[in-house]
Amino acid sequence: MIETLLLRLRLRDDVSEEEEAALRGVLTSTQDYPARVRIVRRGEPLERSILLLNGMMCRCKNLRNGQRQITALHVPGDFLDLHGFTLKRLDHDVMSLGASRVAFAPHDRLIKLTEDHPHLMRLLWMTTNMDAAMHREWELSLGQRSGAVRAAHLFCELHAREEVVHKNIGHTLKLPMTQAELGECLGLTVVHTNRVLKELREAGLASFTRGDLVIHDIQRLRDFADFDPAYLYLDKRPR
Amino acid sequence: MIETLLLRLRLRDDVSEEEEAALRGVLTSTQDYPARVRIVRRGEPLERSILLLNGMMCRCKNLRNGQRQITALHVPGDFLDLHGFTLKRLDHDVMSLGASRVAFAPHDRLIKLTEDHPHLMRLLWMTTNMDAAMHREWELSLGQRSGAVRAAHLFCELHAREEVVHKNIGHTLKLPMTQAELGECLGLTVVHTNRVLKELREAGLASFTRGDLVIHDIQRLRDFADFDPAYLYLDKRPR
DNA sequence: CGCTCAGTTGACCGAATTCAATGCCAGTGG
DNA sequence: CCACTGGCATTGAATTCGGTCAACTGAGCG
Repeated sequence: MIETLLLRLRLRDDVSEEEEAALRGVLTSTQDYPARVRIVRRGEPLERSILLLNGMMCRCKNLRNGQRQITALHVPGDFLDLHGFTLKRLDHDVMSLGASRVAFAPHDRLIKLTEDHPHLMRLLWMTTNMDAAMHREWELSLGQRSGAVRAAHLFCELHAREEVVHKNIGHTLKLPMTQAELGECLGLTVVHTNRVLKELREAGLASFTRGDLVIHDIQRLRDFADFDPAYLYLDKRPR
Repeated sequence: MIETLLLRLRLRDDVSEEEEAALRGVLTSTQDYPARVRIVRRGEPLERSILLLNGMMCRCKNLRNGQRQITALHVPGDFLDLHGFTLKRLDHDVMSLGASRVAFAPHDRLIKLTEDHPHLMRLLWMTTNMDAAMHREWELSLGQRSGAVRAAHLFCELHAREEVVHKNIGHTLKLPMTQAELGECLGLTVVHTNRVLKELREAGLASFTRGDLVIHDIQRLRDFADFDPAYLYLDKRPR
């Protein structure tokens, strides 16, 4: 159930058997959600955090006029709103993109965890800091990269994040979202997102069709996007 | 020395005398830096984190072609690179904007703190999560707001962050940066930043000249920027 | 079959960039 | 005291990237 999370924590540091047991002990029930439902509403008081087990979710922020920005995408093994453990409410919504399964981590159990397992707590803290690192990379994309490069860069990011979990993912990725939603990640309108995807397709870099991303040439895509995975912190060190 | 940090932590939760003492005990020496020097280089291994006592600093990311994006601005009381405590290196540079003074928090002392003072640690964790919340708001700005609104929103943010520390800040703020650097925060070129500032000035909202920001009408500026300070988490709750 | 939703394309428009020139200091050295 | 310099701010003109509006296609479905 938490295998993906553990795998990803162990990429960055050792996790003892005891810590693993403690982490399992934090989780209570699981729940399934269909695609496109809001899981957490901005501002509502939180008493638990949510671990994504399966599927894909996003965090999004709204402008009063209805414009939306997706600020983060989440894959299995991500704690969707672990930052809510210390913040107690969120500044954004959390919604499912594809059908998803989650597990709940009540905050009182997490508090106990911080008291009994400081090292494990630092690792969880680290995961929220890695989320922030992705936010920063997205800021760089939104502020400085062109639409096409931005899209290519996002594809590289998702590929790299997937690759650490499933070594041989080949060249295809499931992205259960519409072009409109992809545009909300990239800060582009649907129309322009469509043109940018066409450009990447015709350049032989990547094709995105109905929730399936096919990467034709990952190396050329990375070159095109000027992609450096350092910000994903894939190295193992004592923390 | 850490009064500003304490004040801002106590805005969000109680901090006991004992925790205050522990926090003071974490800090070692202080150091002064002139304006415009790089304090931390991306990628370099970190063994301490840095608390900003005075002045202003920023975090910035570079593209290979020299384009830069400033991803965060820091005011006194901010831990510049507390995320480096768990990440062990940064994905960005940290540099001073104006002349600044900092204090150092060695990571081994912070580890001790996580073991002895879990509640205080959760508060420090919270501060890194508040940084991430600002990143998200900047993503929203960069992705969805127009140049002028983006600038106005940033001014509102800085005003609000300053206000919690100095209740009667009036209508003027020190921002020791050039228009070029402001543009790097906003994802705009110098030229367009200049035009946007002119627009805000002529609309009677705010004037930015040589490091001084004068806000003519904070309420109208907030309306113009559609500013909602919720993402700054200025409410007090047990965490 | 007709509905809706996602994707696609064209024509046009506007915000922001690029390129280039000019103005405005503050500092410095003759 | 003034000329010179360099960094920053300002403005204009031309250009481009991305947005807006609108029409059309095609797939899925009741």
